[in-house]
Amino acid sequence: MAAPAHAPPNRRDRIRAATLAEITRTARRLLIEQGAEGVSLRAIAREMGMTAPALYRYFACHEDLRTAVADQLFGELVEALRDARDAHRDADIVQRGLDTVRAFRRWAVEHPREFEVIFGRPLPAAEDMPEFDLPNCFLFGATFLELFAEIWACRPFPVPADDEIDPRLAEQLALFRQQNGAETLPLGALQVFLGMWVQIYGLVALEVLGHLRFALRDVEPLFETVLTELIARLYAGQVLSDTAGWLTKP
Amino acid sequence: MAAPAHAPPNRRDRIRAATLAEITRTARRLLIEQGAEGVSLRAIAREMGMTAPALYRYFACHEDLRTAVADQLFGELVEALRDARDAHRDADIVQRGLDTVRAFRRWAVEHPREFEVIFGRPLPAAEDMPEFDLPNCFLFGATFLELFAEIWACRPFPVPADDEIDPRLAEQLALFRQQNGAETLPLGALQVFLGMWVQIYGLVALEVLGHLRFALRDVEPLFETVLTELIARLYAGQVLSDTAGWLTKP
DNA sequence: TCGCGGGAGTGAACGCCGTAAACGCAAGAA
DNA sequence: TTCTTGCGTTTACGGCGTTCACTCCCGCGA
Repeated sequence: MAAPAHAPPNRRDRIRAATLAEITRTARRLLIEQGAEGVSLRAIAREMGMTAPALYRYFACHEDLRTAVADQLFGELVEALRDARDAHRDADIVQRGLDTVRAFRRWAVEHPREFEVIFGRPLPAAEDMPEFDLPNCFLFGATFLELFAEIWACRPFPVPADDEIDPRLAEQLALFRQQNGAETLPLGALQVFLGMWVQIYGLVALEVLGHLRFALRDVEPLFETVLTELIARLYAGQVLSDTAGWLTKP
Repeated sequence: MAAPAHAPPNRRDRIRAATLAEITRTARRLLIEQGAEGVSLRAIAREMGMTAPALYRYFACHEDLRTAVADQLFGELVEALRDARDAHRDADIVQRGLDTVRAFRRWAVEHPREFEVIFGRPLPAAEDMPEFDLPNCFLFGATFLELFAEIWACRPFPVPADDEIDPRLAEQLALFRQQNGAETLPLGALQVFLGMWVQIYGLVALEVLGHLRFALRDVEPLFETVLTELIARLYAGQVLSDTAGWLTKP
């Protein structure tokens, strides 16, 4: 049995943790070098100088290992996002939001195989929530939601009133708001949030998965245009002195 | 050698074509029943009462077979889209466009595994265009572009002027327009087209791949809201008598 | 200090998989 | 009729996920 969580880790436990980290690290390397197909138990074990059945001491099956790798990738992505968000702590919060969104695209473009593993296939969650197997996946969503809430707090923008929202949508948004402790945000803001996320994800996924090559070779200008439109729509009518400055890239 | 294309097909050729169709049909059934992993050469052959190496008379490798299946799926999707578009030939073109977009979402929701094969993984095209291996993929894009051009022709909407578009984007849009024989459309309309496609694809992909479950269980009301916003943005300021009617679902 | 329980790792084995090569067979072409 | 050619089989190779029986040795309790 493993030691209780509050006890100091055994030597055994430390070795186990190190091996576990080496497994996911090796899997991640194989993912980059050979794509998702190359991440096989035997290949990982081979790279580590072990045999495949040994990995079953650490993961119940291949799928569990892949889930762990996916969560690790979510963790790296979250880290990249937070780095971008906190790179200019004293900048305007909208500017920091744009930096974060740009960091999302950059990470995706620079890590297409990782992006595919994370966003290109269905999330495992059947009935129960995926937060148990993919804690960093939730952190990812939380990062963007936090940022959005902060923007709303510092620079509120017009959003649809509750009774302008489709009741079937409003009901779900209310539940979502409650589950995420985002009571400061009106339902309309959550609707705007989802709409923005849809656009950003859609554009980045299309680019990385090659589904915009039929029209564009360099998606970056379209991405910047979309960002401009998003900001313009948020603050339609509100001509703020530094609105233009937000859109200058660092 | 196969008979020349203009000659009547041999008996041999007919049998070959039938077997080829049975292969992709069986592969498609396995895809539905067991997911992408279940589409193995051996499983297909087993289902057909053959042995796996026989399939190499029809496909050079497993990957080629999967590409053929993907193109078949694109074909089915295109058919569904055209059926929806032509269901009410005498209706307003905007209404027909909405019907088509709704059919896209419906097909995706009802065929999640097929959707994943088509849109959830990178397109094979490396350098040369994928139109050779995936003719129906191009038909898919063409269907939406045609529809968009028709909407533009019947009910033009304001679009950014050429000099308001990022030059790096405008250059690519001009090339795209030329390659697709869409000279009737201004560059700004193509930019709007891509922006709309990004939003529709993004929302549908997020829904089908389960990446909206963190917030919504039923995405349909958000989808309808997004459609409403798209139309409202297109025809901002133009209060047409039947605008409201467009958004009533059939 | 000793003994032992149990976790870590191995080797062999099973049944999948994609793929290659050699072969048999039947049908169309000469 | 004979010959060619295309279709399908058999056999085989290496790789895969997974199971099971087994060994080894670390670290804990007596």
